[in-house]
Amino acid sequence: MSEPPPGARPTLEAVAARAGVSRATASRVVNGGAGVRRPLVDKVRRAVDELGYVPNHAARSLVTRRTGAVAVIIAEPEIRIFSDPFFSQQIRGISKELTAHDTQLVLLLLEGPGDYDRIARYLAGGHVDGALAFSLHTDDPIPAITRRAGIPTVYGGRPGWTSAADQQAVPYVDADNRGGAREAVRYLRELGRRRIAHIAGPLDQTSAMDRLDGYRDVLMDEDPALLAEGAFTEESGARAMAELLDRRPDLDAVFAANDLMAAGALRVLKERGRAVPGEVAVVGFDDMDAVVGTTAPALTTVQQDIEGQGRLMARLLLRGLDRDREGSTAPASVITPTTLVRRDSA
Amino acid sequence: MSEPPPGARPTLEAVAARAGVSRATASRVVNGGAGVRRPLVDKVRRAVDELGYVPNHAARSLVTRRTGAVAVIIAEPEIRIFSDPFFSQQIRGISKELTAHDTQLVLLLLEGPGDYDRIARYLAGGHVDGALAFSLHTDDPIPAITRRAGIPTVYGGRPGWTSAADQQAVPYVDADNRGGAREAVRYLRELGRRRIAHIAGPLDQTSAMDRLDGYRDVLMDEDPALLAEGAFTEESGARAMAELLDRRPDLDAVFAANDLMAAGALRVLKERGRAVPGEVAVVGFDDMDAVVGTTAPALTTVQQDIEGQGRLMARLLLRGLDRDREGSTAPASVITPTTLVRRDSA
DNA sequence: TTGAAAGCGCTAACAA
DNA sequence: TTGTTAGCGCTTTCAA
Repeated sequence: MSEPPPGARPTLEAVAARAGVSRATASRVVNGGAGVRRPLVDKVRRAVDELGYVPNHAARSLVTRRTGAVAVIIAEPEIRIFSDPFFSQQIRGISKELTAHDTQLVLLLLEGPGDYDRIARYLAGGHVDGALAFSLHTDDPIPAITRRAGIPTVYGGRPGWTSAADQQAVPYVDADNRGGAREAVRYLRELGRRRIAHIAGPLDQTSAMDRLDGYRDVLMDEDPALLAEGAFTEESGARAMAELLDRRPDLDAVFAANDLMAAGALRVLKERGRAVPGEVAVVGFDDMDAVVGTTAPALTTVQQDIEGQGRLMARLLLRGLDRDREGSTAPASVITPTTLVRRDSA
Repeated sequence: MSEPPPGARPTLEAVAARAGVSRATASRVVNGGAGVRRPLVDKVRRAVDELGYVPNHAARSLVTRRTGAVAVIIAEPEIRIFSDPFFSQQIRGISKELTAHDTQLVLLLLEGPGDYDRIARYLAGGHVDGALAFSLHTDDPIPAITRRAGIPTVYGGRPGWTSAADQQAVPYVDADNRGGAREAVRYLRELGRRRIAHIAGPLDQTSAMDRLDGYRDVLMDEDPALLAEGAFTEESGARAMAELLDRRPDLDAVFAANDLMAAGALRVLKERGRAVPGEVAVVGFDDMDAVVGTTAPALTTVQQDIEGQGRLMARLLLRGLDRDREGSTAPASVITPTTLVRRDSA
């Protein structure tokens, strides 16, 4: 029984030989050992250790028809989400969940429009078992592509499609943006505030739309002058706050659609000498450490579990894949809860 | 000749049958078509199109012993690099290059110390042909792991190992930090500045060390009071600037180790009423759009091509993989050039 | 230039 | 409970 040449990885055959069992039994042990008698399990395990055996992924994949990999699709315009802590947290959640299930994360960056072909080919090539995609654009081609390739896909953030063709129910994970916004505004009202302004996010994103809807749920008779649109940046929040103050100097509260814009609002409020929360109460959304930790006064905000959302996306997908084998139905969407975190700004 | 059941991907066998050739010939065509007569090539190509054939990756990988995937390893403490535009640009460069070579990017996030085992197992499992790793810590276990697994690896940023064991030459890509810093400081001196301060980055990172070295190359007799250490953040740059001003109110120039810190310095300078560049000239490093676009005055800085570095890392690795098959030597490291970009701050 | 045939390393019926 | 056997879909000698 000659040793294999160094550098060559040992095969299951080698393990079986060393343990004195058949390749099938060795395979069973490597895959959990169910239905194999104890002493044999131990023998095989020992052989695996001694040989440093690691299963050949390609061979396994060839027969199981499972790759053990999941694609994360990010559109180029979204490349900036890399610089958004929001995204990094989501990715981390995804990574954790996938890792826990021995599944790999294949990153697919769309550099330009022509890349959709590439992605389509890749997905059709059976390199991955499923896909995770983020904040799609209106009429994004991704859903059609994954559908055609037969790749189960879970979306991050409620898709905001307009075309009927893509309106089909797709599973997604999103925070309860509307409910969270409602809670924030209700809280401000309970505080006795009467002229509550809203700094909305870019209204072509569903998260911004949903938060605005939540605001309107509570303030049915909302005055248009109390509404300003920002771009989810500190700068745009400041600008929106200035506008609002000019239009309605008597406002006594602001609900910003995210923390960054709330921080911008806080800055302007301070510059204009308005006491927070004395004269104007401020509530944000997200509860991002990087922001709430630095504002003065500390920001009251609506918390959402971003990493948890990522984990959930992965879990939903993985569960769907398992069910797939059993020919069951697609997973439904999940809306994660939000919590109002009271600090000093309201 | 019955159609395959819908949903089942066509195999090479099916293509061959449809084209009326052997599987071997079909394979040749799919892989470039070298050594196959024209009419047959066309026939096979047509069959591929009609059937929508896409090669099965696992089967191919099993025989070629190539996975067509490369791992990008990121240590958890570095997870924040997601929020660093530096990283996102590098990743983009990597992604572009890999994509151009039909190679996939598998993202490996190290969540904790225990994960090194997982990574080791993964790399040893032959899931990827090579790896790309970023800014290693002192005595990082990654090099040993990749070496043991026999996975060719290229590093981003000059590794700063202290232990002799890891001192072996490993290929890396880095900007000419030292040279760039030298150029910046020389430029300030040519401007007639005599008391040139330096705001260094965290000195446990080689990029910060190298830039400091470049500064010292020019200012051999540097006064310790003119040196302050920051953390590559705007905030830390501001703090360092304040310190420096307190210690040496007469300084007339500052070279900051990155743009973010330069922005912080600019802010403090303005707060203290120092004219820039009149009284104090300021130079940064990186030339990050997000920063240089927003400072007033516009920031003079040392430009480096970050995306290009990423592309280079990937190219180096890919080239190394090809050479591997020919049993050639490992690729050498590459230092990318820097350029001083003159704007208004100096 | 083409085809026949032998595997790559593994899992999963099926038998024993 | 274990082993035997037949492929998974592809590339690659080797002959023709």
